[in-house]
Order: sequence, then C-alpha cells, then structure tokens
Amino acid sequence: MFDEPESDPRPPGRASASEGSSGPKAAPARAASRPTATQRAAAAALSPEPSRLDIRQLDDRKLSVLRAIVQDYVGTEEPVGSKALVERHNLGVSPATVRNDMATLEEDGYIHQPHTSAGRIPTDKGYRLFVDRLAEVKPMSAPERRAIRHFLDGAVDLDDVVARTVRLLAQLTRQVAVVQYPSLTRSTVRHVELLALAPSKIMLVLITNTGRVEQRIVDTPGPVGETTLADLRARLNARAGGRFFPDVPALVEDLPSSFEPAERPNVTTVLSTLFESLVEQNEERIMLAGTANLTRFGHDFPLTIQPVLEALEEQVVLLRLLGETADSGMTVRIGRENEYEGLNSTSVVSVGYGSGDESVAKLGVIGPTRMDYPGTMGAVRAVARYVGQILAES
Amino acid sequence: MFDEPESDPRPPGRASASEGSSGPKAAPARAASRPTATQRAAAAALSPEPSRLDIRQLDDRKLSVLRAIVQDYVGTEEPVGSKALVERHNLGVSPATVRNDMATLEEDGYIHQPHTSAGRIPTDKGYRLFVDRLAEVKPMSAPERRAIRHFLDGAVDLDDVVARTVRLLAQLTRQVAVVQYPSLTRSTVRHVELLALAPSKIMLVLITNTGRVEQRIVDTPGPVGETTLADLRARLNARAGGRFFPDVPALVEDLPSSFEPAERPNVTTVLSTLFESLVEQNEERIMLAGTANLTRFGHDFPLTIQPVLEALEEQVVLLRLLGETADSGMTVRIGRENEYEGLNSTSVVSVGYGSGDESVAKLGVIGPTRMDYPGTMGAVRAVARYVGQILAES
DNA sequence: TCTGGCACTCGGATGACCCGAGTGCCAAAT
DNA sequence: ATTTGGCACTCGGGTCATCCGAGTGCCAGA
Repeated sequence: MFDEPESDPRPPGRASASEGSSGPKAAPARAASRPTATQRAAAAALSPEPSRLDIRQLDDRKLSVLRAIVQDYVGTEEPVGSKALVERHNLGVSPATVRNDMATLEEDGYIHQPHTSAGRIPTDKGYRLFVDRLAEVKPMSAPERRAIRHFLDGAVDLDDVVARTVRLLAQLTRQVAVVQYPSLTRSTVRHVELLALAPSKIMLVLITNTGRVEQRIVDTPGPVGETTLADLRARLNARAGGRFFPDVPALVEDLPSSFEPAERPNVTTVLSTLFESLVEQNEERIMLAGTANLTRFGHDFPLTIQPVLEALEEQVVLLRLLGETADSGMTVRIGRENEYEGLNSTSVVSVGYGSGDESVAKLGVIGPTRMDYPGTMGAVRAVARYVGQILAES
Repeated sequence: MFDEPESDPRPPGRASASEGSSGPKAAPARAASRPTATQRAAAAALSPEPSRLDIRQLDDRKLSVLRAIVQDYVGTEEPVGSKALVERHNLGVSPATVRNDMATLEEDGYIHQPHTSAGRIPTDKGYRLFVDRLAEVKPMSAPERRAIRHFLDGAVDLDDVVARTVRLLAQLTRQVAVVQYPSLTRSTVRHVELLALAPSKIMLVLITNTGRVEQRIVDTPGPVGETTLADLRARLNARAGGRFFPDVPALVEDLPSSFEPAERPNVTTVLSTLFESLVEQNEERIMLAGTANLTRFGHDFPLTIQPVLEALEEQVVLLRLLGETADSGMTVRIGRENEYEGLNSTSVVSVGYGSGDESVAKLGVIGPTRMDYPGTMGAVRAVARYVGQILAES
C-alpha cells in the first residue's frame, strides 16, 4: 500500500504537519477552548533548543528524500538504498545526488546505516522530523469512519464503550491499543451511594457524569445507624452532586462535625475512603488490547518484545505513559523519547478525548518506531473523536 | 515430516491428577470413566479405546526412563540422549539398555526424535503419562507458603484479591496466569441495590457473598417513583437475599404483579436486566497476568507465541478454557488436548477454588507443554487454597 | 535380558567463496 | 555551486564443502 504520490514541494520553512502557521515548533500555549479540527501532531518539546544550531538548513529535496526513506522503510521494513529510492519515488534526480543528500542527512543524524554497504534507516530523530514537518495526519476514509461509528454505537455501558474502543483501535492500527477510563479527577459527581453491608461495613459507590462507577468497601470503627447513613448520603449528594471530584474534599470537610460525636469516627472513615479513591494511583483505570500485534514487530523479535510486554503489564507505566500526553493535540513519542526504558524501541501515539471540549482521559497506541505515523495518527484521532461523541450522548 | 506416531485423534482427554494418592507407579486398571463425584475422571483419558492393545505393559524401568527424559528435557530444553540420561540419573543400567527402552517408548508414542541423530523429546502423550502416573504434585516449601500468605493477606477488596492472586501465580510459576472472578452462578445474594440515576434510568447493583459487585444500568420504559423503587428494593432483598443467584429468577418472577399496572413494565425491565446479568457470557470475569513470560517459550518463538497471545485476548476462549476444568481436583490439559487450536502447543493447569468445599471459580496457568508440571501444579494448588481461605475469611 | 561394540546418520558449526546491493569519492558536465 | 556518471571498495548474506560428535540401531556375546 503506497499512499498518494504526494507531489508536494513545499517552500522551505513551512511547517507541514498541519495547517500550522509559523514554524516547526508551533506555539505551545493554545486556547483550550477550540480543539476543533485543528489538532496536530504536537511536537514533543523534547529536542533541546541549543542543538538547534548544529542543524543546518535542509533544503526541500533533502526533506523529500527523508520522507521517501521513511515511507519506504515503513513499507518494506528493509534499509532503503539510493537507487531504489529514485525509482520508486520520482524525484527527478540521479542516485548519486540522492546519495549526497543521504550523506548529509546521516551526518545530521536523521538516518543511519546498519552496515557499511547497506541502505539507510531513519533514526528516532528522523522520524521526529518526519512527523513534525513531513507528514500529514491521514484522515480516515468514509467507510472507515462508518465502521468506527457503527462499531462504537452498540455500546451500552461505559465499560462497554471502553472495551469496544480499545479493540477497535487495536484492529484499526494493527498495534497495541490503550484506553484510559475517564478520569475521576476530571469528572463531576453524579451520585454518591452508601450501602450498609453489615453493621460496620459500608459500601461506597461513586457514579460520575461520564458513567463511570467505582466502589469501595469501608470498614467503619463502629456500627453505623441507618439514619446516620441516610443522613450522610443525603448531605454528601447535596454538597458534592454536580461538582468536580477534586473539589469534593473541601466541600464535605466539615461534615463530621454535624454528626453525633459517637458517629463522627465512622463518618470520618467513610470520607477518608472517599478521598483516597480520588488519588491518582487508585482512581485511574486502563484497558489494553492488541498485544498479539506485537508479533509483527520485527525480526529481532524476542529481545524487543519482552520489555514491551513487561511494560504493558504495569498499569503504572501505562498510566505514566498516557499522563505524558499533552492536554490538547496529539502527542507522538518516538523511541528514546519515551521515559520508560522498555519502550525505547517503540513509539507511542496518544491523544486526549472527552465528551465536550475538555479532555477527560487519554487513549493511544503503542507500536514499533517503524510505524505508519500518518495512518496511526489518523486512526487515533478519529477514534478519540467518536468516543468523545458517544460519551457526550450518554 | 512423517513422524507423528500419534495415530490417535482421541477426544481431547481431560484428566485430573488428584493429590498424591497414586504413587509414581500405579495400578493400570482404573475404574470407570464416569465422572463420579470422586475426582478422577482422570487417567481414563490414557486409554484410547481401540488402540489399547498396542500399548504394551511398560515396566518400571521404562517408566523411570520416561520420567528422567521429561525431567531432563524440561530442565535443559534440549533433546536428551541415552548417555546423558544414565549419567544424570543413576539408573543402574547401561546406555544401550536405555536406548532399547527408548525405542519402545518411541514406538508407543511417548517420546519422539526431532532428527535421526538427536536425543528424545517427550510427546504430549508422554507428558500425559508423566503427569498421571510418574509425578507427584510438589508441595510448596515453607517459605514459599509464607510468601503466598503474606502476599495475599494484604488484599482489601475482591478486585484486589484477584489482582494479587493472578500476579502471584504468574510470578510463582513464571508463566501466564489466569484467575476467574467468583462466578455469580455459584454465589449467593448479599444485597441488591437500586439507585435512581435519572427519572427513568436506574442503576442495578448486585453484591455477592464473595464480595463481588456488579452493576448494570437499566433504562426503564417510564419514570420510576421513589416509593416504587424502595418497594422493589425491599422485596428483592427479602426474597433473594442469601439465596443462590440461579434461584433468583424463580423467586422474584411474580413480583411485577404486585405493583401498580403503571409500574409493572418498569419492574419487569429491571428484573430482566437482573436476569441477563446471570447469563454466563455476561457474568464471567477474568484477570490475566504474566504475558511477558511468554517470551521464555522457546526458540521457534514468534510462531508459537502469536496464537497464544491471540487466545489470551479472547475472554471467551479463556472462559471456555477454565470452564473445562473439572469441578474438583486439578485439571491438566496438555498440548493437543486443548480444544482451542491456538493453544495446541501449550499446557493448561487449572483448578477450582472456593471459600468452602464448593468451588466458586477457577484459576490456572498457561505455559509451554515443556513445563515443570509438579512445580506448577503445586503452585496452582497452593494458591487456590489460600485464595479460598482469604475468601472465606472476608 | 542386558551389555559392549561398531557402523552409520545427520544436524550444526566452520570456513572459503562469490555475488551484488550499496556506498563514497572524484572528476567532468551543467 | 550543484549535479551526474564512473569506479573502486565494502561487506552482509547465500551457497557449498567439510568436519565433528552426539546419538542412534543393531548384533553378538555375556
């Protein structure tokens, strides 16, 4: 599958990852209110500014060569040489010229030669440049969009939505997909319920506006009367209902004092359990799919895949991974740009999604650095949008 | 490729290895294969009915040789030859003798030679014999038991229990672990709760005696009054409380008729959602860990691992897998004995666990056929017991 | 029934060899 | 100054021949 011919000799200096304006580094601060169709591959601000000096200005053709190398390599999974390049993409120059360009690109660290007499492979830095300036997010085709919609529309449940989303994303990108449940921290309280399971055992149920349900068991120091429970429930809902979860502690802090002294320890215990549930570590939930796609990773297989599988087993790692996603716009982290060492040979494409303009959680995919960035980004973006819509509808 | 002495597509044999009751060498004649209450649908699987004739009586030494082969192969992962065998295990005979025995074993299909001049490797059938008659479940050491207990004791939650269990099991066996949540079908109702989320949107929460909590959203045909809700809640709990879930439908069937005609459709809807939750497909939940251990599978790596990863992604497959576990006693399915084709090169060791003597769910591990059966079985059994205890305590 | 001896097999490791894709560089052409 | 054709060079990977030894099967003798 090769994409459109892309005869696209863009004038120097123009950023191309999107309709972005000024330069390769887009303005970082962005009014969060308009996350319209203009999401972009946000350049991860990893590249240290100082090194900018040693980057000589690459002319158009060199960039085209890099783009061609990336495209070919992603397609064939094999180092690409000058001759093949000239043939497959009709750059109007001779192989020798391309070789010169390649030499420059290699000097600047965008590509790399596995063996002296082999073709070139993009480096992380090369992919970075490709993503930032040479590629456009590839929009989903109409049938694809229809399929997405169709697939997601059947969901009955938040669990179901998340499950479907993650599977869909894995299938669409043929990579490992990760979807985070809507974070409590960014949701509002729809309802708080307290159930007496036993005299001094209470179940605390939190329901969010995004449809998420969390429950905790609370062992209270003493037995809790039915009236106390009803009372507490009523007051909790009165004060916290409709509010954002992070605001809840402040809003209900003084509740214990309004109860009989005998009941206060119980109330306090319930509340502190409630607060605990809001701590990031406890509140985040993640779903994963597509691990089988790891087998398509490459030839040097076992070595690469092992740390990745390990990473995927660690919720914490995944959470941190998604946590690094920019609040608006798509984030692409390539190879070594990933904090977690085990993922140093993978790239992560992630984006926030939400019912309105606020993002309530993140989702993304993890694949080999050698991935189809435009396609992956397109899929991730599209899925995120649809999930947002679904969430908004319910 | 015309090896495969296995002329024997016998129905995949399930066999449960019961405790140590049978010594290394046991009476060949085992009572009927009727799944009697006493565990032991077992070794019946050994006898492919018609071909029973060609199984000559294996004397003790041949069995010892087979055992030695299995042990060595599991240890070294390399075909084992006659000389090495004699050296490492002090069978008091010469290599030549062992070779003769090996020839017999191979004829009978217990072992197999990858190449003419290579050592022997156990076949599925060989492992089967080993598990059924040559191995004893290896009990956990005292420190191991302490570690298990310690690790599981910290759990606060059913989710937590399951999560810890699955991780523990994966770590202990260094394989992929699967733990099923206590099945609703085998639990009793501790509490049923109904929450009004909106006028005609109700959340149904089921809490079991095993600490499991399930919730469903119910969209009722019309708005439901608070009194109706309270009423329904009270009656549901009165009738169903303490009863086994499967009995619930019959117990509450007539409830709608006791409500105002206007409310009946709502009540019916709630009840049918309740019933739906009890259907196997919906009610079963599974947790997985240790996929990274798949990388230790073998050399012919990618090919073997891919279908396994695919299987692990399919809840349905896993459920069916665990579903095949005998109700009491440990089940070991070796290689081709597994229904699911993708797991044809793996073995599954599974067992039921429960708070009392009844098993409420299953757990197990999935690993290469070449696994340490006694150790794995020991770990699985031990973990299952402790989880049972933990469940009983809470 | 076991054992020692012996011829035989073959997988896998080693090394020589060649091929060709791909490079870097240079001098000529534009 | 840039591009191009030419050319010598590199080196990974495939092929082939060779060798080694672990392991076997078989047989005759204990």
